[in-house]
Amino acid sequence: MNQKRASIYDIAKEAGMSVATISRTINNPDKVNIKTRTKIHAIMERLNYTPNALAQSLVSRSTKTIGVFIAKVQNPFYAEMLHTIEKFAFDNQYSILFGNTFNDIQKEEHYVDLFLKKQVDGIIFAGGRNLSEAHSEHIMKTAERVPVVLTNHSVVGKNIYSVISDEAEGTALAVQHLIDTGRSKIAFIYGYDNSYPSVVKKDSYFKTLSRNHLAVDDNLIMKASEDTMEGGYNACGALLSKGAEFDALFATNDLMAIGAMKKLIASGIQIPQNVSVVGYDDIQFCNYISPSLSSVTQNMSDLGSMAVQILNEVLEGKNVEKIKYLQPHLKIRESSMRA
Amino acid sequence: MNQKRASIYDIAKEAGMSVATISRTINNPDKVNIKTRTKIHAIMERLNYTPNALAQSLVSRSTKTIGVFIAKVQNPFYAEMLHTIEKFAFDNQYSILFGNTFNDIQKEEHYVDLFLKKQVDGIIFAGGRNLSEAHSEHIMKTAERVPVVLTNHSVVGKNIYSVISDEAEGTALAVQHLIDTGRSKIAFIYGYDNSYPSVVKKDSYFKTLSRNHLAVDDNLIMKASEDTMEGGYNACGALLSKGAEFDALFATNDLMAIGAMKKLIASGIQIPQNVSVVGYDDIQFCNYISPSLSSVTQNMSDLGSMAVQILNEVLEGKNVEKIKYLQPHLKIRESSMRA
DNA sequence: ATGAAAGCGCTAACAG
DNA sequence: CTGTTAGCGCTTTCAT
Repeated sequence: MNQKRASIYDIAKEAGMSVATISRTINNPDKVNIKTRTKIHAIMERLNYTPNALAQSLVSRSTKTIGVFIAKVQNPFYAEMLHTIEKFAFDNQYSILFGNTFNDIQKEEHYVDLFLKKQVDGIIFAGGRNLSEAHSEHIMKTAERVPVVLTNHSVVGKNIYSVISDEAEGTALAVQHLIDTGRSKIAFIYGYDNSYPSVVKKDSYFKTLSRNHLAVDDNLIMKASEDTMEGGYNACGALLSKGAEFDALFATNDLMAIGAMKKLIASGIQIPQNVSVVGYDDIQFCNYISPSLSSVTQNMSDLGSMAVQILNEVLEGKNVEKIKYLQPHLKIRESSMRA
Repeated sequence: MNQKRASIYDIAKEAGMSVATISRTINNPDKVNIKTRTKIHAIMERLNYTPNALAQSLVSRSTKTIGVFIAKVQNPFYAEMLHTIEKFAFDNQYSILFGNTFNDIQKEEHYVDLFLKKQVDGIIFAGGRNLSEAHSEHIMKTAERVPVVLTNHSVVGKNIYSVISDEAEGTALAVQHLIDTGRSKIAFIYGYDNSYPSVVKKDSYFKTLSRNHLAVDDNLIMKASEDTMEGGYNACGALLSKGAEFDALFATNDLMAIGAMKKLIASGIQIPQNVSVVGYDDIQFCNYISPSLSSVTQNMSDLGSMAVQILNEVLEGKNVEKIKYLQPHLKIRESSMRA
């Protein structure tokens, strides 16, 4: 179908030289006479030659490729992270093998095998990780082969690094802000019972309430069917239809918060007059919906870029801290203005 | 750093067999005695063996890897496409080498070289392509090496396939709908002068107006600085501040439409009472903002999945239509209800 | 400055 | 059913 690609031998024959010289003009040009070098370049041009990275990697034992797992690209938060990861990877000459895992551990394992076969230099797991024992083991097993970087999740082990933004702190900021602006019945919508971020946030929500001598009302805590706008919409609907009374709502990500807002508005509830809303992630849409949505930012670009940087340094043999922390910030917008 | 990986030779030695047998138990198990097969499997397990795909691909001349270029993952429309592409690729055993190009032709060329070196089996360009001569040539040159599939853009040439949704038709649907609901001064916001989708949509906008005997008012046509929410916000602001009068607004993608809506709302203009708004792409957010946004859907998942399917069939040597068309549909929501 | 040859890990005839 | 071996395209000593 595609004409056979020219190999280094074809170039050598055409130039009347040995393959070693061709290889050198590619990798160590200065070790080659400038005249022969230009001659060879001309031939490579003419034959439309491209080095075969497979062969190169086979001997160099490095592919300059990293595997990147994203929980769910559909969430703009992760899309943004993927973007920054890609940008920094590109700048550091890495290619990205991409996998959207949907937190499906089966799929993830399958992918890891695949990437390992393809000899990736390292793997980044970006996104809310599963808390199961099995999953931790899987990550540790992966780390036996290549360095692994996790974002917003931490597994202790050799060859495993993480960059995490302090989600307990971020949640505390959000909840405290709601309390400080006069709210006391704060609903809490979250996505998954067994994911690290959900657990951390729920715990912090409890603590912040009790620190302020507010009782926890189980009726105000609602698990969404999934951490999407639809999930948030339905969770809020469930809250409403069971007659829960709340004057504020915190959702563990912006998508769910946006979905919940839609439901509130559709139900004739005023934001923030009747219910104040805060989300998490600070995706761009927060600014552009109406009313604009208050949110906790975790500097997604930093998360992504640091993940790549860490991996890059590890691959360069540098000594790297196993865990880096990022500080979250609260962005207050219309949805949580004082009533 | 990482202990040397076991090779097929290590397995062979350990098992007291030749590498051929090992290779066979991996690729043609039935040609191997079941007893030796299980024995070998045990050893592979024990030595934590993974076949090296580089070596395999070097001889098989196929990597089962495709390169995927996305214009901008940050746009949920493309994120969704990436997702479906990934899903279908996964189902067909392909891995994805991912590049976010931002329509930067330099970066794209660099990436294409890289992917070609890595011997991808094919390349998908997803997203609004550049109209320049140089760019078409680049695609054609790429297609000399591997099959290429374009979404929503078409370049005629050997080894180039495209799946395009009829954006002229989609735009006509939107504009006609605005006219049919009593609007006559329809503002038009678009992103780039030299991108295929923009050109097609603008042209269709003109035609639909004139088909309805409506005059084109240059004052109502506004180019955004970029095809984002911010771009739409600012473009709408520019329209407003120069005193343009319009009772409807069509933006060539949802992000810009959402940005424009935000500006309208911030300016005290009622949607749809004063200005009716329609976007393009039908991203999920359309349903969850308030008021919900009417939009033209082009079945992003179909676009993505068909792209992979086409590539897959081409790679399997099947005969495939060079161009497939998809039919767009208009989704009417609150933002363009009759005033 | 250049060449010969071994080896990276694997597959696929060909032989037995 | 199993082994031998050439070769995939490239890099890298070791000579010259």
